[in-house]
Amino acid sequence: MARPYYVTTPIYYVNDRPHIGHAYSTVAADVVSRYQRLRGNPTYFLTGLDEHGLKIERRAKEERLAPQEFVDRMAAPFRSAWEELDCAHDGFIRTTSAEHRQSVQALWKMMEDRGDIYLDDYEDWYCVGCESFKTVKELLEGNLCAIHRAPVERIKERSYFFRLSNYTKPLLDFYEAHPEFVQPDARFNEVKSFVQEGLRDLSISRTSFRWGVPVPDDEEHVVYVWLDALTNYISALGGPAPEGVAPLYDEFWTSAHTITHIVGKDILRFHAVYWPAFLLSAGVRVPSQIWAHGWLTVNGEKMSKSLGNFLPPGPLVEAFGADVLRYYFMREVGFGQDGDFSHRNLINRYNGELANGLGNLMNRIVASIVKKNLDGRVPRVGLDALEDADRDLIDKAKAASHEAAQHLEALAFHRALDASWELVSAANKYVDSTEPWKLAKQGAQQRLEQVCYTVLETLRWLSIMLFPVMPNKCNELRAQIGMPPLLPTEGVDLWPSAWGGLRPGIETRAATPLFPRLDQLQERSILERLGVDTSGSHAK
RNA sequence: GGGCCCAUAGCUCAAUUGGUUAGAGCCCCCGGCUCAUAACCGGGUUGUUCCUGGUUCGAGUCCAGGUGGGCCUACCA
Repeated sequence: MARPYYVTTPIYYVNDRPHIGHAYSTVAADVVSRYQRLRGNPTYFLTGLDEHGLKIERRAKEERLAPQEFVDRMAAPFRSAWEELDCAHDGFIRTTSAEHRQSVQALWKMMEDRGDIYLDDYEDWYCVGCESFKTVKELLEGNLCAIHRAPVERIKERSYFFRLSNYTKPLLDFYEAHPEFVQPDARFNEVKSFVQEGLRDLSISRTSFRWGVPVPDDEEHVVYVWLDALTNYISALGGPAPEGVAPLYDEFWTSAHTITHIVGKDILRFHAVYWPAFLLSAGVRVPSQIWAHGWLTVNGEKMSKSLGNFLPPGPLVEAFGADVLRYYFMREVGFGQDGDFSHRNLINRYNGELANGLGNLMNRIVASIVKKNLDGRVPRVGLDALEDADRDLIDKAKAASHEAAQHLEALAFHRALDASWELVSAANKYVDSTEPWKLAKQGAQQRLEQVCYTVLETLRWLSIMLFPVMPNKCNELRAQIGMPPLLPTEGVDLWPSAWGGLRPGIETRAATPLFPRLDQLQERSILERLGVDTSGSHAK
């Protein structure tokens, strides 16, 4: 049964250059999409760029470029960053594209037809510190902002409004009916309590700048950037459109089994409140889940302009390779929680888990035992000759595969990797306890073959289980055990479940270690090349 | 001011939703092995589960208060 899966990243504001925060979101979405493809589900992975707004207009002027020229230049580094990180998106939406602009206007009209848009003068209290309007309820006595404890001002402007106030109840009902709409749960609580306060109509047009999508039939106004930006998720698919007009939209929006928006915690409200409200108004299907992940700090410090520590992913990919960086992102921090990106931890995990754990497991069997004693071929074995130790490892493989799949479904990447590494560890223990090198010396050929097959097949399982996170390394691993690269195919579930998929007789191809261990000299030179201070307290 | 979440080993985190003696990885120490990338395997040390009180046969888990930390609290990121 086809279960179309749609996963998106936020569209990144092209005012910035790509940094590891962007990379983190994008890698997560890529892992989700690769997992879904492995399961045989039709999958669409969207990322893209938000290219409108006042800041862009200003930046372009500073650079003496037309806004379009400016965003075209800024878009290039994002495209190449995702290519370097092997984030294989199906779509790359840019909000300045003609298709997107049409979609925004189409959605606007649908909301307008519903009677949810009106033009009005708006006047309310405004906190300069917050740069936002405040309701009377939010103010402290004496008209003070609750956050800044400073007086608020009365401000008036003319704009189009969306009747968000009409959606307080529908949204709360929707949340009630979809208890996993927002993840993690704690974030969902924040969203609910925000809505429970009662929603106010939302200003959805601006006259203060021009660089945006014109409001239909009123060129004075441009569409509020968030309404513009959020529409990307359907405009990229050709929507909104009646059935039969836009095939991608029909498959991955209207009738998708799952629609997951991966977002940073800072933009949760727009996705969990405004976006579903807009869609409810327009009569369009609402996504399945909004997943708000946490922030990365860098070596314990917050990323900020003043510290100038926005790490671009490029040099890290160059130093460690895309797969290693992807692995680190997914392994180090629980998805949904804040975490730290630390060069030291990255190297520790590389050496401890990738090199010593997985890499060495493959190497000791493929490049050594099988090569020397079995002429490099996958042995022929019978399932009736299984011993307890073999059955035990097979059971562990099945348990790990099952667990990893469950965690990947739930976007609990760190737990999925945890489960996989329990299998790596079990396999290393198995090799130690069965002592294949002794079996070879004793001439216990049949037992030796059984043991080698069990480990090789375990490696085959791991090459699939880890594929969403490390596609290249997994294919390298597969090449070494004589398997072709994984080719996910719609309708075919490749996730390992049946033991014995590795064909006897095929030739393994021992090659260089998958993850060569870094010695202290190499570590230091990598860190120096990346400009990381190795003398300080972080480099213990 | 209002609300949400968190606090468990030196570090990062678990603990099947109230059930035996609170676990795992990393780090450190000791031992074994020697097929392998100075890799691997085994063993060991470390706890006032933030504090005070309460409910209960039984509390890391539930309740109250406190302390400390993070987050949300209406647009242009």
